[in-house]
Amino acid sequence: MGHASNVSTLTDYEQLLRSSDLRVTRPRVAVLSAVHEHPHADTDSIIGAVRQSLAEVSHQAVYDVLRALTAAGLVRRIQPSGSVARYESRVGDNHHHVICRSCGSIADVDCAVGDAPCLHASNDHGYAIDEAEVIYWGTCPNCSSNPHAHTH
Amino acid sequence: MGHASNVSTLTDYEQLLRSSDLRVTRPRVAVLSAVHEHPHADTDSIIGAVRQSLAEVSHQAVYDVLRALTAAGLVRRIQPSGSVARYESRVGDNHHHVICRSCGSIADVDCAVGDAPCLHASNDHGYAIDEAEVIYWGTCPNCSSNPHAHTH
DNA sequence: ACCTAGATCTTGATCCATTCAAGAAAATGG
DNA sequence: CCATTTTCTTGAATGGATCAAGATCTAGGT
Repeated sequence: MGHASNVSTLTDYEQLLRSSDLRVTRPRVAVLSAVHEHPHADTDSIIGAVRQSLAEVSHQAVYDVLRALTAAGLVRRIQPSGSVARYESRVGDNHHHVICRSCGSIADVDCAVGDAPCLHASNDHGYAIDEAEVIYWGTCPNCSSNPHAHTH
Repeated sequence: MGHASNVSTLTDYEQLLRSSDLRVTRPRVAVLSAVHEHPHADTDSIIGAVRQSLAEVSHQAVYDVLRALTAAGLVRRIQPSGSVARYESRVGDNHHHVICRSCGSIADVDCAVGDAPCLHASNDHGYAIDEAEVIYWGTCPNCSSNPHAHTH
C-alpha cells in the first residue's frame, strides 16, 4: 500500500531529465527546480535554494549538475561582464537580457528581429556564426527613481 | 645638451593620457601601448608585453592602470563568458565581436545597424538602456578547416 | 527483486584571476 | 625645489570554479 506513488509522483523535471538521457537523481531534480524558480540566479543562490529541500547537497554536486544541465540544453548559462555565472531555464528561444548597471538586476528581452535572428554580422570575418548574444546595459526603473538604493 | 629630447619625445600615448586628466607614468604609457599593439589581449598577456619594455612592473600596477584607462574611456574591457577580462583600444564606436568557440580567437565586427544603434530592445522593461553589447559565437575559418587544431 | 557496471555525489584540496592593504616612490602644481 | 596627492611595489587574501579519489547511487539486465 502506497508504493503506487512511485509512479504518480513522476515530476515534469524527472521527465525533462529522462528525455535528455540524464539519470534522475535528487540533486538534479532539485537544481533543475531551483533554476526554474529563480531565473538568473547565480550558483551560490542555487545552492541555497537546493538545500532548502535537500539539506546536504555538496556545492560540487551543484556545479556538476549545472554543467550537465547546461550541456544537455536544459538550462542556459549566462555570464555578464563582472558577474559570476548565472542560470536560467528559458532555453531555445534566442532571447536576450537587460542588466541594470546599478543594482545588477536582469530582465529578459525577446529578440528584436524575430526568432533565430541577430545572426547577421556586418562582416563575419569568415566565422560560421551560430549564436548572437545580446546584453543591453542600462538602469532599471527602480534605480532610476531611487538613485542611491544599491542592492548590488 | 640632449635634454631637449624631453619635449620631442612626447608620444601620442602621453597626449592621450593628459587629455583624459590622467598622470603620465611609465607603466601607464607602457600598458596603453600594449593594449594598442595587442587587441583583445588578456591581463596576463598585457603584463608580459609591458615587461618587455619595462621589466619591473608589478602585476598590481597593470591591474590598476587597466582600471584607470577603462574608467577614462581610453580602453574598453570585454569579458566573454568563460573568459578572463580582455582589453582593446578601439573605443567609442559601438562595435561588437565574433568569438570562436573552438580556439577563442576574437575579431571585431562593426555594428550592423548603424552608429549608436542596437539600442532598441523589443521590450525594455522600463530600463534606460545606454549600451547594447553583442557577441557573435561561432567557428573561425581556421578551426573550420582544421577541426582538431585547438589553440585554446 | 537482486547485481553489476558505470555514472554521480561527497569530501577536501587546489587553482588562479582579481582585489585588498600599507607603505615607498613618483608626478603635478605652486 | 617642495608639498600634496596619486600611483606603484610588495605581500597577502578573497572567492568562484575546478581537480581528484573514493563512496554512493542509478539504470539495465538477469
